[in-house]
Order: sequence, then C-alpha cells, then structure tokens
Amino acid sequence: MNIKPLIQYFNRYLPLNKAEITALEKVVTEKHLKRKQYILQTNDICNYYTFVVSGLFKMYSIDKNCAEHIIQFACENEWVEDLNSLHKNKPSCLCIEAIEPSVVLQIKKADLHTLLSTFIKFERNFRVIHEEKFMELENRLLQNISFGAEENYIHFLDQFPQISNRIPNTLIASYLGITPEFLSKIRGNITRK
Amino acid sequence: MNIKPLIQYFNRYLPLNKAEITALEKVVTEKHLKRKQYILQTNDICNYYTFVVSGLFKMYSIDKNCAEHIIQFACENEWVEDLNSLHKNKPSCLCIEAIEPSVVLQIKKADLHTLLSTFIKFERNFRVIHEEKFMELENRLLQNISFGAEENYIHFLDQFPQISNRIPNTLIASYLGITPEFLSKIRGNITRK
DNA sequence: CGAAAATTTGACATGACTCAACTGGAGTGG
DNA sequence: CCACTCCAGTTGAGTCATGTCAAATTTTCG
Repeated sequence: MNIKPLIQYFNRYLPLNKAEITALEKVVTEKHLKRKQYILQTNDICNYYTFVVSGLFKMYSIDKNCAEHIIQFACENEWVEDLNSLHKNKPSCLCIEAIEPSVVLQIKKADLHTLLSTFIKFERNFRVIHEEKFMELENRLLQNISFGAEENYIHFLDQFPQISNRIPNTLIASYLGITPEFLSKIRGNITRK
Repeated sequence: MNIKPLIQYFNRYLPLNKAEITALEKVVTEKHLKRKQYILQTNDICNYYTFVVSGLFKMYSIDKNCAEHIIQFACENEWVEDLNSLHKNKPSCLCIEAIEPSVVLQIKKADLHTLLSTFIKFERNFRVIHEEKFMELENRLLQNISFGAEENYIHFLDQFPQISNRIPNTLIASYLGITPEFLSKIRGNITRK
C-alpha cells in the first residue's frame, strides 16, 4: 500500500510528524477501482472518508426522471464522500462512481474521528480543508446563479482544464445543469465565432 | 455587551469551559447595525468573523449589469463572512448588508486564529460548523441544478419559513437566480391552483 | 400624506428543453 | 480486415421556461 500521496497532501497544510503518520497508516486502506465501479450507491450509508490517489470520480444524484446531476468531480488529491450521510448516519441519496480506473485511500468514519480527537493537527487540517471546499462550492454556486449556460461552460473549461479533457461532454452538461444537446449547441456557437 | 447567545450557540457543539469563555470574551466586540448598513463592501478585505445575534443579513455579489446575486442569508445564530477574502487576504467581491436592524458579535481574524490554536475545542467546533455549512451549500446547489424555478421557490419557502416572510420577494428571486418579474408570475401560478 | 420601493401584468424576445434522426468514432467478434 | 454495435456528439423543428422592458398598481416607511 502506498500512503505517500496522502502524506504529501497533508504537507500542504500542517505537515505530519512520525506519530501522526504511524497513526494514519494504521487506519488507511487502499482500494483499486475499474471504470463504473462505485464507492457509494444510493441508499448506502456512507462510512468512509475517501482520498483519491489517482483516477477520477463523479458524485451525483439521480432525479425522478432518472437524470444524473453531478455535484462534484473528484480527481487526484481530493476527498470525496457524502458528508450528509456520514454525519447523520442516514442512507445517502447520492452515488460516487469511478469515471476512470482509480486508486483511493479510505479511512473508516470512526477511525478518522479517533484521529481527529487524538491529534489536534488533523482537526486543524480538516477544518482548513472543509473551509476550502466550502469556498469552492460557494464560487460555483455564485457562478451558477449569476450567469447563463454559455458563460458557465467557458468558466468550467478554464477552471478545470485537467478534468474537462478527460470526460465526455455529457458529464459536463450534467455538472452545469443543462442538457447534452444544449451544450452541443453552445459549443457550436463558440467555434462559429 | 451580551455574549451569551454566542456561548449558547457553542453549547450545541462541544460546550465551552470557563477558560474558553474568558478567552472568547476578550476578543469579541458587539456591533449594532441599522437597515442597509454594511459589514463588508466590495473591495474591502474581510477581517472579521461575524456572528449574528439578532436581525438578518444578505451576502451578495454585484454583476456587470449591476444585478445582485444573493449567496447567503444570515439570521440569528449564523456566521457570515467572505472566507475567500479572509483566507487569502484579498479584496472581496462581495457585500454583506443588514436587511433588518441587527446586532452582531465580531472576532478579528487574528484573534480567532489565536483561539483556534490555543483551544482545541474551538478548532473542533469550527471544523464541524464548516462541515455543516458545506452540507447546506451542497444541498442548495443540488436543488438548484436539479429543478426548475417553481420547485426551487416552493422548496425555499418550506426550508426557510422564518426568513421568507421577513424579506421582499425581490430578494428571494435574487437568491434563486431568477428575475423578480418571473417570480411574481410563478407566485401567480401557484395561487391560481 | 407623499415618495420610494415592491409587486403585478402583458407583449415580446431569447434561453433552454424535448424528441427524433443522423453522424462518426471506438470497441468487439467473426 | 470487415461488419456490427454502442455511445457520444450533432442538428433541426417545435415547445416550454425564463428574461426584458414598460406601465399600472399596491405596499411600505418616513
């Protein structure tokens, strides 16, 4: 098992010392996933914090018309989990699915909570991590309610170049909250300019 | 100065002991605001964490057409600040404005950071608080990209009854990302049913 | 009471969705 | 290497959702 990427990730915040690394190693498990495999499915209770080492995931909900709505893409060095389900111990209404062959490191809910209360540094790092995730989401929401679909699309492209050229446009449409057909027309307009 | 509401607020998480309360008291200041007064204006650098004791605020951005887009309402027992500006020490592109006469408790950025690193409990509580804010935002975003304006409006009404009957519909429209005129038509449709 | 703001209404324009058909590329099995 | 299928992407016609602008009406607040 290769836990290094996670340790390097934490080094961008407050770097971990040996005791913290040892404690972390004890609770982390590695998992390999093929395309279309799930970390979480609707009605599961989310029990793991998942750190993406390589690959790419989508987290989405399915509405009554069976349409997917993507809440988050998660690639290298990102966390992906349904906090709502985790916190409240409730069945999730989301899915988390691999878009590419992927490797993840997982920590059980209870184990992470132990880490958090044993080492203040984890508490600190996760506070900051959640603040950052919050800011990203706030920016996305603002973008979304402020602009039309074409502007949102262009903004997505230059905010996530490393994601946008790894996924089909269908998924981008679902992330933006528009239909694939309409996205295709937008793309037509843009190139015609 | 009445700091009790803030202490009671923290009691919903890990309750504070005397040392923590004393430290908190030293860094909190109270502020009274009239309608239309600002906590933060575009291009200010956000320097305070603000806890709303009473009243109601809107946090919003202004686009190139001078239209407001409301990111968050903040009423009793909520925090309101621009984390982006706070964290990166950059001029904010948001405004935070009182919709009602309000009372807030503020903590300077540096002071809160001292609290966080001195008392693990603050670190813990703020981690949880930010996780909760993150979940709320995630739910809002999902709602927003998954449904049409009418469904979003109805959802807003029963999610925030205590806010929706204190503010003009114009502001609800701005929060939902639609025009006031269109919201008015939606309301017409609903009552006609 | 009077001014300013919020709300409603209607006509019209644009944005975005639906459905169905078509195109073209990426496997897959023969 | 070919025939086949499958899936993503495109296109067009028609429809519904939402925006724009202007005017009339109502509400709020000083």
